[in-house]
Amino acid sequence: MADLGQIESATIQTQVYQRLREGLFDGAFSPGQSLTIRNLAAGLGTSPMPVREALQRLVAERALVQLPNRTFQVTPFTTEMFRELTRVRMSVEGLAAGEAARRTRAEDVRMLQKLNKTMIRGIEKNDSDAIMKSNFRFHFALYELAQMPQLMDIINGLWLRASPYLMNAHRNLEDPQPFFRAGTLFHDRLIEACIANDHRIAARAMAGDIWYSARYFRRNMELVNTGTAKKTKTPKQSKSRKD
Amino acid sequence: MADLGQIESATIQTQVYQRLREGLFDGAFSPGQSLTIRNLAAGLGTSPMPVREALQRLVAERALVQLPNRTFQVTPFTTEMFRELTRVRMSVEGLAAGEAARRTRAEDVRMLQKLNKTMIRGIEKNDSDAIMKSNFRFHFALYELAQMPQLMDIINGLWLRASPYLMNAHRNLEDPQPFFRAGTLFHDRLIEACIANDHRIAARAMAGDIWYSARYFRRNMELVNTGTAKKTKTPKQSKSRKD
DNA sequence: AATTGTGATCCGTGATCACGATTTCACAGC
DNA sequence: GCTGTGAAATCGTGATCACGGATCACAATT
Repeated sequence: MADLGQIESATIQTQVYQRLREGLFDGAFSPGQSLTIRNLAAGLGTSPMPVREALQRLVAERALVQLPNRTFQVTPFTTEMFRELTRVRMSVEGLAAGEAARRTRAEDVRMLQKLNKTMIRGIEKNDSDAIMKSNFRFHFALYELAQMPQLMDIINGLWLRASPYLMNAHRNLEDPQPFFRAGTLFHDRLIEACIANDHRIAARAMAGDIWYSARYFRRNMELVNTGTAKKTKTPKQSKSRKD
Repeated sequence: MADLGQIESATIQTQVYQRLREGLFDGAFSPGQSLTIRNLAAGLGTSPMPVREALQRLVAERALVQLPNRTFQVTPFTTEMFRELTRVRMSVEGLAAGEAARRTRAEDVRMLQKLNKTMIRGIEKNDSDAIMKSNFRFHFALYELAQMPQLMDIINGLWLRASPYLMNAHRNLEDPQPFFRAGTLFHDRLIEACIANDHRIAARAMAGDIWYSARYFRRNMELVNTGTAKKTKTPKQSKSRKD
């Protein structure tokens, strides 16, 4: 029997989920922004049903939250949450980097070097979106080497939660170049650790990368939670506070 | 304004989710067991809709999987998966234990000691279910001390995935006493580390606890995947293989 | 006797509708 | 000018139904 490849029929629900996920990763939504089923369904040209399920899936992944009012919104960002997230990322992604370093082969090193070069080129062109995308690619290519799908899953969730904040914060940086350049230096150390197959150094370098970028943002936390609405009608952030 | 607590109106969907989650934690389902929306809905006395959403939420948490046939089943257990899970747990729960040790106060120590004593009492009575439940309580009471909700979330997911396997495996042990007793010894070391507020020792003891129990089960992996059906009609595992 | 085609049955998906709760806004009362 | 009331709009939830795909049993065929 000839191998014709697989037929894949993506459900609408999955497609909606993917789109929303991309939007979160790309910073198309801001932390705290509220989403409604009907508006999204209208915008995507489907019935509310698949949208409903996609939103609930994102809630399960903690990318969205559902208030007691049962409204959906992008998980708001708080300072404490960011500190904890950083802490967890240093540990979890450090583990992934260490395991990746153990398994790195020559061709993997070349790939990582190429990805880091792409990031440097983005810095020279001062294209923030391209930089962040290549940074993303570098990290996940590295984690992929660890061949730990469950760990990968956790990391995916961590990035998904952090992205709406980070993406919007980066856009508000006036001079992001030194910040990003420091990232590429950590990446160089990571690559060296992979060449030496030294998991301890790799884990330490990864933790350093995360720590450095976190320290930077902890000082500029107010950069965030600015733009609110984008796809649904403006929630028009009320100043009154529940009590 | 006095704090009167919250009014909570649980949706049916949430109730279904909770019930299924408890069932997974208690080992009421076996890895690989398949679940259907309509059967569960009939059993719970609701319409298929809330069940559908509860199942999809569990899929998002990787407690269930959805095959290309779009059938739901409890995430099957494989040896590689178990090894990776153990690895991740040692790191993540080690971090939680370390942070908990940093924050432990005198009253917390008393609580942990009491929980461990409850577990020892269960061992003396040879009540496996009670032992596992008190082991669960001890671990999560400790993690709670770390005050890291996101880390807690990850750990919850890890336990949720491991429970269907572990619960059913434990029930098939002929002489579980020495196994469980070793666990209480690690717990003693954890408590000592908490008294000393030594996060390094705590993390190491937690990793040891996980590693020891994992080593035990890696040798008896065949204990698992025995009972298949329980709530839905028997899937009647076909021997024919797709090609 | 082994295999293939066929029909019945079951399952997940998605659309539609009804219901209850919440929010919003305008207007009347203090 | 502020508060409270009430109507209208909007939202999430859950029930029901139709549809396509998958599975299984049985019968016809090779």
